Amino acid sequence: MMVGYNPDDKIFHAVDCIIFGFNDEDLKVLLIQRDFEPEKGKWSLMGGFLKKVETLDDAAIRILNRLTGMQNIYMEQLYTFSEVNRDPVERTISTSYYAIINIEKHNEELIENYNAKWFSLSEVPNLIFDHNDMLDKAIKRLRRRTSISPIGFELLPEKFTMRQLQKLYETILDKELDKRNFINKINSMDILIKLKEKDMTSSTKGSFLFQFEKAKYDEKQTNSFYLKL
Amino acid sequence: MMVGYNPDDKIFHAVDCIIFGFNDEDLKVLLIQRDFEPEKGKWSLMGGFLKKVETLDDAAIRILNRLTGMQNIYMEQLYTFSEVNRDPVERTISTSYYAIINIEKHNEELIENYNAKWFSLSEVPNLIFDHNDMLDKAIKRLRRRTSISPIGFELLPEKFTMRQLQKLYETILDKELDKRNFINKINSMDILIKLKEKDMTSSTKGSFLFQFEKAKYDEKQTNSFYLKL
DNA sequence: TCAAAAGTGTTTATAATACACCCATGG
DNA sequence: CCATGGGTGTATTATAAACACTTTTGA
Repeated sequence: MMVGYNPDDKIFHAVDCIIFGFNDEDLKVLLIQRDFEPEKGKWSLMGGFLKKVETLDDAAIRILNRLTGMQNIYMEQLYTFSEVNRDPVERTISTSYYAIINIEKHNEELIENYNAKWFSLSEVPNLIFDHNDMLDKAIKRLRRRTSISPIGFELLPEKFTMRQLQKLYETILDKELDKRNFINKINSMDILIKLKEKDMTSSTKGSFLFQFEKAKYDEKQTNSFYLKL
Repeated sequence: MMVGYNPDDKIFHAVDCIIFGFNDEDLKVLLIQRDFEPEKGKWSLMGGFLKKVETLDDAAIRILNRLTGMQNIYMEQLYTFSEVNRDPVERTISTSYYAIINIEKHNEELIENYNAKWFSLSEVPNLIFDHNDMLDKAIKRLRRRTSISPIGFELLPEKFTMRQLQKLYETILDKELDKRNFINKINSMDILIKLKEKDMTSSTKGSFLFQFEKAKYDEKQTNSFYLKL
């Protein structure tokens, strides 16, 4: 036996996913009602144990997929929670990931199987363990990310109007934005293609649809946006 | 046995510390040369196993203290690394933490016991496992933090000159800064007290010493500095 | 014809950057 | 008396914020 590798120190490792969704109205988070112990009947984040031969990223993807049926979703590791008694059954550390998905695109059936439900951020109930802390951290991170890089298009349909995009930003940042300033800012980023089609559902006049130019977007993603002084 | 808690999935969990130091000259990182297996003789970050009854934060503090003798150090959790074969001996996940300390203040003796050495960032050798990745991530995070909040005073003596502070920022950001703009910016933050003493070692004229007003600093720390749009 | 949402530019304020000279002192 | 690092302020530019009216068309 190698020095330091003491089998008594082996512990469980879980992954919990904060799944954000958006539906033209509200920023929501997907929670499941547990039909298993511990804390059966209570609400929690969707999670699972890390397998012996699996990375955390893979586990997060697996867990998200199991609940939503979705693939190729933007996910990001958030933080690892390690309070000794956070899980009352066995010592378990949990790494949280957050994802942002389009609420329309998930698999309804799977969600029902898991007793899952979308909650507006203002209506989130008490969650098990430290899941409320995880959610708080995820919201903060999402806001920061949104302010500094053009994340969030995952939350919109492929073609969208400027007002939808603005609404999304306003919802994430929890703050009203000026219509003209917003458009100027987005245009200056030069990541959208203006289509000739209009969406006629929201007004009599109709509003132009935009699409998202992936190549340019990816450029922006890799650059650093802050780093001033 | 509770569903999901499969003892086969239990694994080791380690903590690795990226310890930054500064000595008027250079930003450095403290590495140890391993006199134990695996990878004996190679350089690595200082690390250790998480104990069964201990949080990650506590483990990070314990590990830092063991190597430097220091306490009450600013540390921050960075990221959790989980490649399946990152540790060739046993499946081990590692959470990295970074600390910034004053190079003068550590315990020389302890450092010698661990075959530890300070390396300039440009001279860091190949490290074991994924420790170079950890270091890269830490450097990025440190730069970002430095740009947006007045971190880094931990790296200076209690009383310091403006030029020392500027040098520190220049070193961390790897970028030259304008003397006057720097002073204006720092003054606008209103977190320093100008002392009547001068430091006479660096020039014939001498330069005023400053001290750091903790209360105001803490205020700034908790505010969010970015979040634009 | 009017209600409801879309679209569009300019002005002002704030923040970041660029820039050059005099000062004090020990050797 | 001069070499060395210390100290200081203003003008310019870039970015962010504030702000109001006209257009379209289905009901």
